[in-house]
Formats: sequence, structure tokens, C-alpha cells
Amino acid sequence: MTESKGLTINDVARKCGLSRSTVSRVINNHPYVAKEKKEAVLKAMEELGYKPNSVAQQLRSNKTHAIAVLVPRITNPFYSRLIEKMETEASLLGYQIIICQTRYSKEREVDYLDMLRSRKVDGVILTSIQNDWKDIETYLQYGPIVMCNEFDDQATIPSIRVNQMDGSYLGTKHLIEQGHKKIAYCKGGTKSNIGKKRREGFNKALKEYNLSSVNDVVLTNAFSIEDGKRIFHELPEDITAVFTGGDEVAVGIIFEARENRVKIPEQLAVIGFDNQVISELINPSITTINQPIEEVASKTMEVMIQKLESDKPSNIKEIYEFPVKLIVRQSTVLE
Amino acid sequence: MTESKGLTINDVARKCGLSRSTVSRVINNHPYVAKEKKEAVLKAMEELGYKPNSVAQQLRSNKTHAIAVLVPRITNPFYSRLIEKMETEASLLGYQIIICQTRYSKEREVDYLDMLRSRKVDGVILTSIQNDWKDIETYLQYGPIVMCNEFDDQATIPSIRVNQMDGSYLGTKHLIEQGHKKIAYCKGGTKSNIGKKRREGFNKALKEYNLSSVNDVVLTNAFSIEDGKRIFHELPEDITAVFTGGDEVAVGIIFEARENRVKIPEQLAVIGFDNQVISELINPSITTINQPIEEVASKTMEVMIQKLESDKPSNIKEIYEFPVKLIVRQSTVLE
DNA sequence: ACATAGACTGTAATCGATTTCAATAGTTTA
DNA sequence: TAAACTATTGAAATCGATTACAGTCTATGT
Repeated sequence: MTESKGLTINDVARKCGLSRSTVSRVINNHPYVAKEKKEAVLKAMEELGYKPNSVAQQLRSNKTHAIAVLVPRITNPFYSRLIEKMETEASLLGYQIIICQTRYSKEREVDYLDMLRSRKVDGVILTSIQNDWKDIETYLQYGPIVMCNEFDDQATIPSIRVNQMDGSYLGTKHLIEQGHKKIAYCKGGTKSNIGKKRREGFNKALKEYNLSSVNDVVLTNAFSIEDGKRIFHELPEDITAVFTGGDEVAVGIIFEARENRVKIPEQLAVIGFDNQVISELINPSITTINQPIEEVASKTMEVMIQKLESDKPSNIKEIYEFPVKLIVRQSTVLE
Repeated sequence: MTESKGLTINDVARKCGLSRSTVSRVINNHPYVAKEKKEAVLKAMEELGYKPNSVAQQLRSNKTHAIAVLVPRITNPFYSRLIEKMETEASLLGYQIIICQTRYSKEREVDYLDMLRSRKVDGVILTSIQNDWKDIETYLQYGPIVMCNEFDDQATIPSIRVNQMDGSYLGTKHLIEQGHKKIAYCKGGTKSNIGKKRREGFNKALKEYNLSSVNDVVLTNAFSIEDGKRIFHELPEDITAVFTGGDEVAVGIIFEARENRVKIPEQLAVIGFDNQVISELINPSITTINQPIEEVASKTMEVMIQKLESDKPSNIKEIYEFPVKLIVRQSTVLE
């Protein structure tokens, strides 16, 4: 077997009797290389099976062509869809993405941001925030940071997201139009801005129908299917509908309702968020809010790479907001 | 704002009036650095906010501490669970993982393997194979390759996987014990070795009960929920059970059965594979085969990093096979 | 008192590329 | 015919670290 460990540009230069500058010029397609020499170099590279050491190239160019993507957990379908599309786009444009799971930890978020400081990556995409903006801001001097999905009003960086307020507004309005007057509201628990906007939309719909005063049932820590199961049991008797804030929670509630012979939507209407695959498959299928995840992911990557390739300042606030759509299914409407 | 772009070890050396070797020694915790100088260096680093450029370190050490993980698609829950655990383990041991989606393309697989040649990563983990082993083998000279889940009998590298044959054997046996005699078999379509082993297990069970002759219904291209919906309509009349090879396919079949008022399991028993979250939530819940995904992922990362840190040869065949478990649910048993 | 080991520290080479600069040869223009 | 280009090449500096080597100084042993 050929022992081709650690072939360098010097080996190529030696093989074809030229200097390494010339070899480098051929690699980088520079003008002013005689045709015959160029061919000699290409032949030598071919024969040796040489490929440039990209770490050395990274050092010279001060570019890694790697982007860190921070997500809470990749098994959450919302985030894995974001990442799938981001990776596809990045790969097309010659970039790699490095997966970073914060698992909701401030420390891990900072550790991953430090990759910007140590130049392991050229940029960072945040899909959630654990630390205060002022702490994250200090990393801006090392490279661009772009926010996707999550955002912060004070942040002076690009933010690509959907209109969360509209989502919860449309969902809540739909519930009210189905005749519901007492609607429980589920929220996460982190000090997320998404949550804030969603709450605004919820309140806006209630206000429009003069229902604000009678609605004050808020369930917290609503993230997972398990949380949904728990929440089902925490619902007061007089509640007829639940805004869950996530399809997982909705699934949990529906599952537990089935176990307890509570009819959905007759006895309890449930609305999800995200339009995840499962929302269409479960019985009853779940009314939910669709977010154009792939578009958001594409745009995010586009903005990031544009920032990387034009050396413009990275602390400019740009907002790209995508529209959401209400998807009506069985969990909120009688047949 | 502090303009701390591009601080190098030289800046630190200058700041504390020492040579960069001494600074480097402090960074790397070498012995033989006078206590006072060490403190001076630490103070200078602290004050400047210096962090070593890891690309330079990578060049010197010829190690990137990055591992490429090739998966078909990250949105497939099986792969996202693998990746979640791998990333967690890698991160704990100081490694980053780079996500590579082959989307079942030979070319993309080769492109990603080339990251080993250009030293962008220290090692590659394959969770599926698109190319022939002899083509992949040539990359072994550039760094370790470890196979996880998928495998190849000729491959002389570590392989971490579950006992696929046992999985289909247990599942099929279970169906037979429920009284089924004509069982349809779904398979992917790629020349996967997993598929081969599964088929062996299926046949083994049939043979044990002398049912081999009456069973020859094979449905191909069974991967997704959509495939499951299609396959439901392709099933011959006399079939009473389906071995789907994947929970997605099972979900599709169940969904379509519901639409067509076919009772499961009374008129058709369905068995999945993977024990995905959805298999427990759908109605009827799906009997399936559980694979210890997290254990497989952990072991894979452990083996990879061990290979990276001990400079032992990478072309040694080691097999770690984990057991599977039958999970009986509603889709195969009458109440 | 002198050899020797131990504790430090700095100089310079090195990792593998890219790029500036200078040198040379061959053309073209004034 | 000299000046001014253009095309081509290589030597050497550079990116930002680590480390082999050599040198200095101090302490210990005989």
C-alpha cells in the first residue's frame, strides 16, 4: 500500500522540479504560470495523490470555513430540521457546520462561543439564548454572530425568525371562534423572547373578544411530551381549550386524554405549534401553526456567509421576519 | 470597545517581557517555569484577553480535534439520536463533531471523506455506506474510520452495531406466535448489509415454523411514512401481518389503514423497528424493536477517540454488537 | 573547590501552506 | 536603441503556535 501519509506541497515541488510557490500558484489558479509547468505540477499532484493541508491554508488565510450552530438539543425535530437545511446550504457554499448542543446551559453556550475566540470557526449561529445579550455581545469582536429563531431586542446583529406573535394570535383567535371562552396557556419557562411575543399574540386575541378578564390559567415548564402528560392533569375543570405552544406538549395532552377517556376536541380543544410531522399523524390530528423552517434556515445561512465573505462590520441589526400559517385539523374542530 | 482582533502569543510575550516560549510553556502547563514569571504570563493573558489560535495549534500538533459524522439525513430521528449522544460524548472529551449529510449520494460521501485527506478532521464515523468498501478503504491511510450501525463484512475497521438479525428474528417470531402465517416483508432498497441481516432473521423465524414456502411477498423502497402509505395499498389480500423494517413505514401503514377503515391489529398486524418516540404515541401504538442507540453512539465515540489518542494502526477489525429488544404494543396483539 | 545535576529561559527551527518581492527573459513602444 | 511592459519563476517572509537545543544560574555532593 502507498504510504502517502503527510504529503506536502514540498513533495510536489520536488517531484516536478519546481518551487513550491509555483505549485501553490497552480493550486490557486493564479495567472502567469507557463502552460507546460502547470501541467507538470498537475501531473505531479495527481501521481502523488496530493491534497493541500487545509489547516495550513486556514492559518494563512485566517478563515476556517466552519460555522458553529448552537441548538439546545438536536433531537428536537424543530432544531434538526433547521440544521438539516443549514448544513445543506453551507455545504453547497463550501462551509462545514459544527453542531453544538447547549442543553440549555449557560456555561456550555459560553464554551461554544469561545470557539470564535480561538478561531476554530468563522461565525456562530444562535438558535436559542441562555446568557444575557451583554455577555454574548463581547464575542462580536471575534466574528459574526447571527440569531435564528430566538432573538433579543437589544442585540445589534442580524435576526432571522418568524412572526411569533402572529402565530399565537391566529391560533387563539381560531379557538375563540370555535366558541371557547376559557383557554389555558402553556409556556416554557426560560426568559425567551419568543415566549414573550407569543404571549402578546395570545393576549391580543383575547382582548379583541373581550375575554382578557376571565383568562388567567397559565401552565409553566411546557416543553416535552412528558410535560404535556403532566399538564393534562393540572388543567382546571372549567377549561375547554389549551394553547400549548408546541406540538410535543399537545401530543402529550392528547395521549393522556385518550388514556383518561376525555374526548378531543369535544371536551377539550388542543392547539399545537410548529406543524411537526407527528401533528398530522396522531389521532386526532393536531391543529397547529406552521413555521417555514427551511426558509428561515436558508436565509440564516445566506446572511451568515454573506457576512463572512464581505468584510463588512458584523454589528448591524437586520431583521428578517417570515410569516406563519394556521393549519386547522381535528384537535380543535368538531366533525 | 477594546480592539482585540488577532491577539497572538507575541503580544502576550511583549506585554510581560518574556519570550514566547515561556508563554507557550505556561499555556501548556509545562514544568520548569518560575512561579513569578508564570503569574506574570497569566496576568498578561488575562489582561489582554488572549486565547491561543487553535488553527496554529492544529498545524503544529497535526490534530484538529474534529470528527466528521456522516449520516444520510439528520432529520431522521434514528440519526439525530445517534448524533445527539455522539456530540455530547465528543464535547466532554474535547472534540467537535462536523455534521455531514450524504443524502444517500456516493459523491457527497466521497467529498466528505476527503476532509480526512485534507486534514480538516482527525477521523470519520460512517453511519451508512454509499460507496463500495474498496473505495472507502483508500481513505484509511489518512486517519481512522469507524462504522456505526451500518457495516461491511470485508471492512477492516471497528464496527459498532446492534444485532440486526436478532431484531427481525424476534419480531417475526412474535408475529408467527400471534397466529400469522402470511407475512409481508418490507425492505429499503440500497445494498445495505443491515437489510441483509434483517432478511436472514426473518427467514430464520419462518424456517423454524415451516412457513418459508408460503412467504414471498416483499415490498421495496420502504423508508418513509409516505412509503408506508403507498405500501398499504400494495399489500395482497391474503396478508395478515407486515414486517416493516422501520417505525416510519409502520406509521404510514397505520395511518392509511385508519383512513381506509382497516382495523389494526385485527385485520392487519404491523411491526416496526427502532422504537421511535412516535411508535408509542400513535393509536394503535406500534410493536417494535428497540435498539440501544445511545449506547451504540457512546461506544462509537469512545472507540474513535481511543484510536485517535493512541497512535495504534487503524485497520483493525473489532466488532461491538449490542442486543435488541422486542417491545410489544397494540399493533400486533388483540386486547 | 569542582564536578554535576536541576531549574529556568530564550533562540531558532518547524508545521504546510500563501504571497510579496526581486530577478530574469522576452516584447513592445517611443 | 533605450525605456517600459509583460510573463514567469523562485527566495524568503509570514500566519501563530510548539519544541529541540543550548546556555545560564543555582544548589548539591564529594
